[in-house]
Amino acid sequence: MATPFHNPSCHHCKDRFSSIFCKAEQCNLDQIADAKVCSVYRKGQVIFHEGAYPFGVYCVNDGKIKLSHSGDDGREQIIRLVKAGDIMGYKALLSNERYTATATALEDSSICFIPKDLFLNILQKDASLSFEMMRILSSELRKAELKITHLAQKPVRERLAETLLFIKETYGLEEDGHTLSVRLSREEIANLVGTATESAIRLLSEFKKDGMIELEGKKIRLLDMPEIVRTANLQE
Amino acid sequence: MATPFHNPSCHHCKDRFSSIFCKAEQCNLDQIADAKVCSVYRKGQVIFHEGAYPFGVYCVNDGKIKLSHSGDDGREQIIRLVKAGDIMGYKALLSNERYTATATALEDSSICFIPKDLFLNILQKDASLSFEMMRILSSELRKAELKITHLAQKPVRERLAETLLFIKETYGLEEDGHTLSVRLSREEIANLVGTATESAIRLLSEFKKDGMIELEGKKIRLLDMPEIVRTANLQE
DNA sequence: GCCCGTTCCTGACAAATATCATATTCCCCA
DNA sequence: TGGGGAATATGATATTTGTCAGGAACGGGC
Repeated sequence: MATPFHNPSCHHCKDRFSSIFCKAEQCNLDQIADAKVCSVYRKGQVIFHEGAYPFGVYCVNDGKIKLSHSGDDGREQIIRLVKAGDIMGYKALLSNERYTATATALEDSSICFIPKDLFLNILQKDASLSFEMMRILSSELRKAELKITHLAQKPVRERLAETLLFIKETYGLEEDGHTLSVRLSREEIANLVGTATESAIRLLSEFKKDGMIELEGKKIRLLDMPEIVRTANLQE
Repeated sequence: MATPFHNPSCHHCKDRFSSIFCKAEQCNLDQIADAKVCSVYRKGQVIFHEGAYPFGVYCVNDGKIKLSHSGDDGREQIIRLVKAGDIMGYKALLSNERYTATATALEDSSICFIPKDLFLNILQKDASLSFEMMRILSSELRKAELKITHLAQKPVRERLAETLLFIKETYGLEEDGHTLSVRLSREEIANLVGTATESAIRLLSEFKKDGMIELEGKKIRLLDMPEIVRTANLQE
């Protein structure tokens, strides 16, 4: 499946200042650098499966990953978009349960794996790391609760606009300053918004007709940011 | 507003074995017991407001509290139901932001307040407490993500049944073994489900007609649990 | 380059849900 | 113990959103 390769050093990782591990003490970082295994996953490959038992946490060295629930009727709900420097799989590890989401690479990605015991061990010893962990969890929880409110109260149109902004915040734009730098299928966008694929397609067409965005295959260019923000109707 | 009264001792708190603080080291528990202030809030009183800055965490000694977002159009979305032994307000404290939810007493409640500095301080020193904190956060996050999926994918009918089960899990039943031991308005139930009040009322009537529940004012009796579970259509 | 399966798109329709209107009941308290 | 405001209930209707169907465009592999 995944292809292991020569481990990139944590000390030179381009995300060492933004990832959670920037808070870890040096000696602990050394231990992690020694023990971790880095692998390359191709676009579409699954990193871990909903229902499986976790054996460690994953830290994204490079790439983009989606975390998704598979709903009762098989429809997927995308829960989180993961980028370089982010960790994933920590929730299952901390609550000592099975994965509740499946992680799938949105593009070719290199991902480091840190064994469970080591991670938990360091978490016990390193107060500032564990504090950072709590900060991340709190912030994810805050975002999730906001999403619940919006899902319950906002129409699809607003949620789609909000989702476009969210994708931009997460993965940023290409050099042209307009194009979202990730390629998602219409279905994936719908599963992020929480609506039917056809609805997402229809509304994207409307956004395009209104001049807010430009579509070219899976490329989405945000042309009229103020209007997108207005459409998202965010007050908070 | 709230009425302070003679502090109940943490060491005799009826929830000392189930609350997060059961994991705290004894010396830290002593410190908390010394510093905390316990107050009584009447039904309907607000413990803290969305948008305010947190000065500590609250630990519920006795009572029932709802945590809710106020959506853009003013409609409330209930995010969590809090019971004795639970803590609240930790998210804002840990991520160092303002409260994103308002806490309102659902019935007369006695609630202890633990000052920010002390709590954060102890969290730094007490690895098992902070691990427990992470466990709680992870579990809340898991629940929130499941709720997102259900909001996006399940019809109101199923979500209402699920909500009834959730209320039962949280607050339990009265001695008769059937009546939910919390009184919520129809509007509050709707705001928990994430639907219009009228829809919630209508569906509750249907559930009653189908013999699943019995309604008597704000009392809700769960008569046919298997059928409620079936209606909730939970697979996970 | 061409084929075939997949994704994308659009229209028509159906279903779910919200909204509005209006009784009716409850319950607080003067 | 009534009276009044709020909560509950229910019907009618509008709106939103999902579902189904069919065609167009795309893209990867040979």
